[in-house]
Amino acid sequence: MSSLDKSTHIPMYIQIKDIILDEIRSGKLKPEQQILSESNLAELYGVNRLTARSAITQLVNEGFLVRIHGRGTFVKRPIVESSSSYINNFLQDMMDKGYSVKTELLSGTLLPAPSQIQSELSLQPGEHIFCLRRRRSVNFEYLVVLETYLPATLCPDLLSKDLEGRSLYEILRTDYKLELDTAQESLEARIADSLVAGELSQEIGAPILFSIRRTSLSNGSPIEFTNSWYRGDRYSFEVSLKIKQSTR
Amino acid sequence: MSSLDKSTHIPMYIQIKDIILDEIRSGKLKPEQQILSESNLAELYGVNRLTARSAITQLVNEGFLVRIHGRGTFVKRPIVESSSSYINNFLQDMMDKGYSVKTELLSGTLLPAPSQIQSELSLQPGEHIFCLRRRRSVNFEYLVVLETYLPATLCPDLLSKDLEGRSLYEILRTDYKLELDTAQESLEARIADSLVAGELSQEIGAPILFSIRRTSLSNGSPIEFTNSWYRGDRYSFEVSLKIKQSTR
DNA sequence: CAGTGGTCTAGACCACCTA
DNA sequence: AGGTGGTCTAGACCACTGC
Repeated sequence: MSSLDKSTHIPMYIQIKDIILDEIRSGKLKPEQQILSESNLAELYGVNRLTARSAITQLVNEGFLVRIHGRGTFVKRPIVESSSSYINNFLQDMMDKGYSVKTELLSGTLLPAPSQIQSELSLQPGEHIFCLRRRRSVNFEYLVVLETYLPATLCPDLLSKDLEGRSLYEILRTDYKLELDTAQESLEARIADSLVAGELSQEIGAPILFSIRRTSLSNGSPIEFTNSWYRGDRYSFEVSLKIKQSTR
Repeated sequence: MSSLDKSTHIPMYIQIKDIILDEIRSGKLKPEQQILSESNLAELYGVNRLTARSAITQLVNEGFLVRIHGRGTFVKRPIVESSSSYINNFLQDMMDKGYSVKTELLSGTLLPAPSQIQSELSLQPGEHIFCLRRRRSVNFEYLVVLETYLPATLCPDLLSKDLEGRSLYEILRTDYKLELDTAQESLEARIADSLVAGELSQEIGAPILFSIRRTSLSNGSPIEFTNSWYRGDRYSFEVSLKIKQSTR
């Protein structure tokens, strides 16, 4: 029984990976259960062992399977949402959960980069940047104020885009072909000052989760830099971490 | 010139990976620079192209290289510390930076698991847990209070270990052969209440970064659960994230 | 001992990019 | 057209685990 489609251009190891993933998600393969061996899998789908092996390797890297040398390959017990430190699309996530989400553009300006931003984004002296201040509400409550800096050369006419209706990342990807890849985020606890308290309709002294996010393209060049102030009582940040092993 | 050691049992692709990594770290290979092609690398070290390719694959997964189909493989511009969402060993990191670090055991108790902890750690009814309350100081200032829960069956006699002198993760790995693998951490901003304020020598109302961390073994079974209260003005949490692509 | 995953070879064809 | 990475095959030997 080879349910692989050799006519399409989807690689066979991806097709096998997707089949196994479906079996995990549907519950046909249960946590802790051993899956077919690499050789059996190869035989079943009529491919080379290495091809079956790459399918498994993908699923191991994504945290769905565990290999144990000499024993076999097993379905990993799921953790939370089995996501593995991916940035979640905020709007999508919230809307998926059935919340109403609104983004307001408080201000959008084009200005010469101040020196701190200039070095953060590896800009030439005199280069211009966009500074966007946005506010997001979920279920008609203010949740977060975002202050974003972007190099103007990479996204000309940004201010003419629908910044309230579309996700910024989606605009960058679709309209400017900018493939965002990785981000560094730093988080700390702060107390609301009068500016932030006003913007989030909070008391001065309320807990605020303050975040700085630096995003890069796949070649590593910085593309965006965002400061965020989240209401501490309405937002928590979730992250998956891999424990660092003493490398050999 | 094949500087590979075929006598050792270290796989060749790991040796090649380490050579390339050294060249990146030493600056012999600079950011944005193209590295040798897979075929050239294979020829240089006298191995098959697939072997050279696995070395590269590792470095791509760890974020040091970028492959571009049809163009070549390039050194990625480094981000912060080029770590890729690994848990850093807190004590080691701080001591590496030259800070004095002290851990105090405020209390260590063995008790039947309350129902919330029981479900967090997937325990049988009636199973016992250790509860450790620890306080860490850096440069003679209180930084964080940690409240950790562990299944007693997995680490008997834990309370007799040197919990103030050794890292908990190191004890679990060395003395109990527990290989921690992944963690889920959630972070939020809070305000110090009187208990936490007292333990951290802060004012009531001071900003606190509150964290819940759930750690699992490589097969996914939960092993540890820790609540932490960090001084907001002295601690920020850094994380690397991968942007989620619209999968095909 | 048989079965598993871990590594490696020598080929092959393809898709993509630059020229 | 020539070089690059992306996929795949049919073998092979090894190291580890369990019985």
